[in-house]
Amino acid sequence: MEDINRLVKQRIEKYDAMKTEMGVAHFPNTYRKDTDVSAFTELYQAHGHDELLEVKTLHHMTGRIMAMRSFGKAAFIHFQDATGTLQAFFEKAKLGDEPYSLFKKLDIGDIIGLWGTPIKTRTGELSVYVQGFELLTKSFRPLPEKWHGLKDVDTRYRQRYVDLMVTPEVKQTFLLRTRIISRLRAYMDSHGFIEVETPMMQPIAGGATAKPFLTHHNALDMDLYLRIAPELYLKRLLVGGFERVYEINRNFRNEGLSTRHNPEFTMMEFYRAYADYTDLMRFTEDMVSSIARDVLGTEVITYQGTTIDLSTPWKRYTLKDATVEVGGVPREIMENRDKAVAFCKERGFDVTGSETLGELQLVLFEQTTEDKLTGPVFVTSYPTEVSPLSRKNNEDPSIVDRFELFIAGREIANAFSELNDPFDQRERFAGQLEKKEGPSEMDEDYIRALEYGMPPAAGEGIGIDRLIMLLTDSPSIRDVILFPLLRKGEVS
RNA sequence: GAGCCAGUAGCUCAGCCGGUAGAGCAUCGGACUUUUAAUCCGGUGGCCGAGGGUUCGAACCCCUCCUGGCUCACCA
Repeated sequence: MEDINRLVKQRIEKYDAMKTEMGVAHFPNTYRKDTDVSAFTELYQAHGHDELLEVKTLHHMTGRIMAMRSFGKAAFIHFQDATGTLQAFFEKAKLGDEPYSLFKKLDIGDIIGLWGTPIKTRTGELSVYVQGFELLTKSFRPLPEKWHGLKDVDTRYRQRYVDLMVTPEVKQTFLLRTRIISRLRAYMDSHGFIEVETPMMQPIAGGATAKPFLTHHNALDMDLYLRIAPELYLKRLLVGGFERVYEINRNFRNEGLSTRHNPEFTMMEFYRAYADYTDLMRFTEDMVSSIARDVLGTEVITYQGTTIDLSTPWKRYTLKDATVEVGGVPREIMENRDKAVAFCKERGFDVTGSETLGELQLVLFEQTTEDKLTGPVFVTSYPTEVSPLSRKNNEDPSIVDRFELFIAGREIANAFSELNDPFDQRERFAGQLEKKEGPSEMDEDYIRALEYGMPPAAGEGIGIDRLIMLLTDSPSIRDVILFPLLRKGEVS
């Protein structure tokens, strides 16, 4: 506490005085509660004033003082535990002179243990009629104002603990996050998938095209990358004989930050043998809509003012059709390389002119169509050149058996029938190396694994943070990550 | 990485055309035994993000930097 201001100093002095003059214990850890706020509320909410007068059960509770309204010889406080907020009534006549004067010295933010019986106040608010209390943890820093709360975004992210204390919606969002992920796991488990963990530190950062973070292992004197995707390891597990695997964990990408990008983000990847990408479309729509139903109680959600209906089945478009019908790009431009180049340059899209038709189609789709896909919509038939790990389509080898899922104009999932031909895979890796896209080294071991034989399979990655943004109506990815990455900065 | 916007008391915010810093809440003291942003009376509290410049004089104008937000780029 270098920046001790007068409010902090005041509280330190007050605490010292309480310990020396009033016999208050120093950060005690012996108090035990027997009732949570939510349990207390459930137990007594429905009962009337007179009924509660008959209740003699003493409830031991804990919480942080969030508000105090004090009169001469009585006072009300609101205190908060993990399950909710409750009012408590302190009375000098009940507590005695000394305990009451100790109570008067408590501050907003202090954590106390208290015991008492239920009462309904004159205004009908369920409260604890306090018989006794104990200061458990002194709070030395003042909490933000009760009415406006904590608004400063910088402080909210840097001092999330304060944000969580005083902003109920934030707490709610993160509780929802936990519930969504827990439902997701339950869904996967009940469909025969096993959860696995694969390396976060990888000698070759494969499975996606993104800049990796570099780190170093001293004892082995070996450079390692933080993974950008678990994909190649999960598929090795299909080779090994697991037929349904998934992993929910962090990926790290050394790219820019935005409302949709945090350098470390959570992704679920799963792989299913003897299935193709069309199976995964059905699987995905059922999974997401059922999680929405379980967690939010509805399949119709509102994201930033837009209503989105998640009920199945979801619309499907080829990339070309979507770009023509939703993006308004003339079909002949999507089908002719030279026209596409001219069109892109005219619109100021970032192209060099040496791109293939497939690469241009992706540019056109991303520039004109993506953010218009309120969805949910599956976009299929991606060009082969932009999909190095996907299986080629049987009828048309220029496209792959792949889809991306768009909701609210954002990519939520990416899935494809897996490429399991080791010779084709080697060629695609070689092509990437030549263009200096993706890893700087061929993952020979992955190709060797394919040479042993990987069953036909489909795999998918779902951006968990983005899914949670959607289901919690959060505008920024930082609102669904407890401690988003920020520059080193002084905390006020 | 680029552009735009913001940073004033613990918190939320005012502060006009450059004239020496304000409110509410919190805090401290006093009154008050059923309040709900309790009320009433009185007080304390500021490196105006940091550094430089212009000026008789800067929270305000100019420059640099720091931090954050939004948009764009790379990416999911």
